[in-house]
Parts: sequence; structure tokens; C-alpha cells
Amino acid sequence: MARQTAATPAISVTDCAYSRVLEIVSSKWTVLIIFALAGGAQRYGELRRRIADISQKMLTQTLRQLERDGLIKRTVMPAVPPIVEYALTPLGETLLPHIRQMKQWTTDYYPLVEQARKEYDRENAQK
Amino acid sequence: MARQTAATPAISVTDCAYSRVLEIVSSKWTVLIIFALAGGAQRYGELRRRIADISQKMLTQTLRQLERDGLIKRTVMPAVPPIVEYALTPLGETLLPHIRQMKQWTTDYYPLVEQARKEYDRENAQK
DNA sequence: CTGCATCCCCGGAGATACTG
DNA sequence: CAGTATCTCCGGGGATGCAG
Repeated sequence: MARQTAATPAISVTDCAYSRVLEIVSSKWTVLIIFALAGGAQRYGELRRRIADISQKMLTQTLRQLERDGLIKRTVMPAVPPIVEYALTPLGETLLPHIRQMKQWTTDYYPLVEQARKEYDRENAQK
Repeated sequence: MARQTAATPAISVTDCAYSRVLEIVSSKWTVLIIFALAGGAQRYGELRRRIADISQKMLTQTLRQLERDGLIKRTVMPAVPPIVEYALTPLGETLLPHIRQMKQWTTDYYPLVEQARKEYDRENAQK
């Protein structure tokens, strides 16, 4: 696929580095979880309460995925009832600056995006 | 919703700034398009060839969305057959540094993620 | 050349109920 | 407390065909 001369290099989903980041972080929940863990380890129930409107299924599923990617560490304390703690790994922490940067971008520019949307919708209202 | 004391602030999808960025950039195609436009304006057909495996529908749809968000500008030249060019707006260009940073993160750390996955899968293979 | 409309399928994600 | 197991629904996204 994508036979290309050097002049016009193709961009593919599988090649583009940013697409691979999205592959890790695309779910809307992943970032919220990383955020919630930024301050230190948290228990399952704490995360559940902390992150508004997340379902058990999505919390567990996203935690597993992050664990598999080596971004968080799951620790089970032998106790009854069980205590399970989640914490960012060093690898996971390397994402924090980038997330904060994105957050900053939103703070700076999101109002402009909202404004652009309003204008666009107004112009395309007459149909 | 989410009545919370100051001690344990809740994080919600609608509030978290990063979630709003994802709202803009979440589709796997958006970033590829921004990338493709980083070097300058491009015509519809050029984009279509440039971005591997994108369908007409998704290209058009994503372009419209980016235009609505004020990140790209659509210019129609009166000609037959029609010529349509797309280019990043100044607002759209403010995203480029962040995308490049993410790309750098991937370059630096993605191998570790792949390795973590392999280990995880190996450990959980015996079931 | 640059789209829009339509049909259709698959997987993400919520709700609910049960377990060690 | 910290999950797992189903069922289901909805919408993202591909394929195809038509249009200015």
C-alpha cells in the first residue's frame, strides 16, 4: 500500500508517532486516571469516587490497559477485605508534563475554539 | 452534580481541560490532517493521497470538524473543476508544538511501552 | 475534482447482576 | 472491597452510489 515517491511522503496511522500516543491515551478515561494518580497512589474505591461518572467496568478496564502499557503499577496488599493500590510508574510520570502542556493549551485557546464554533454554526444556520 | 468537599475534589470529563483537548483531537485522523497541513496549504485530493487509508467520508468529515473548531481554513477557488485548499489557521498552528512534543515522547518511550506489554502478556499467558 | 447521502457493521461503553 | 461476566445499545467509521 501507499506506493509513494520521495516527493510526497505518505502519512499512515500505523507509522505516525502521535497516532501511537493516541493508541495509549485515546480513551477519555485514561487521562483522567493518570491525573487522579498524579498526586500519589490511590485505592480502587478512591479512584471510583474521585472520577465522576466512571463505571466500574471502564475503571477496571482502563486500569488494566494502563498497567499493561507499563504506565501504572497495581499493588495488592494481602488483607481481608482486599486492598489494592494503583500508582504511576516512572514511565507513567513522563507523561505528566505533556498532559499539563495540553491542559495549558486548552486554558489558553479553548475560548477561541468555542467562539469559532459559534460563528461557524451561525453562518451555516441558514439552510 | 459532584457535590464535593475541598478535601477530595472530583474530576469530571466535562471539567477536565485535557478532556476538552481530546474532544477536539481525539479522532485518529485529526492529528494526521494537522500534520499533513503543517508544511503549508494542501488541496483535497492531495490530502487524500497523502494520508494513507483515509476514506472520503472521514476526510471530509474531519476537515469540516477542524474548520468548525477554527483550526483550519477552507478556501474555494472559483474554477471548473473546483479547487479547494485547506490550510492551518494561526490557532491551528498553536497545536503544532504540542503535537511535536507528543511525537518526541513516543520516540523516546514507546519501546518501553511495547516491552511492558510483552512482559504483561507473558506473565498473564498461563491461565 | 470535491464532495454529500445512504446503508450497514463492529466495537466501545453503560447497566446490571454475581463472586472471592 | 475489588473486581468479573453478560447483555445491550449506540455511534464511529467503511463501502458504495450520486451530484454540482
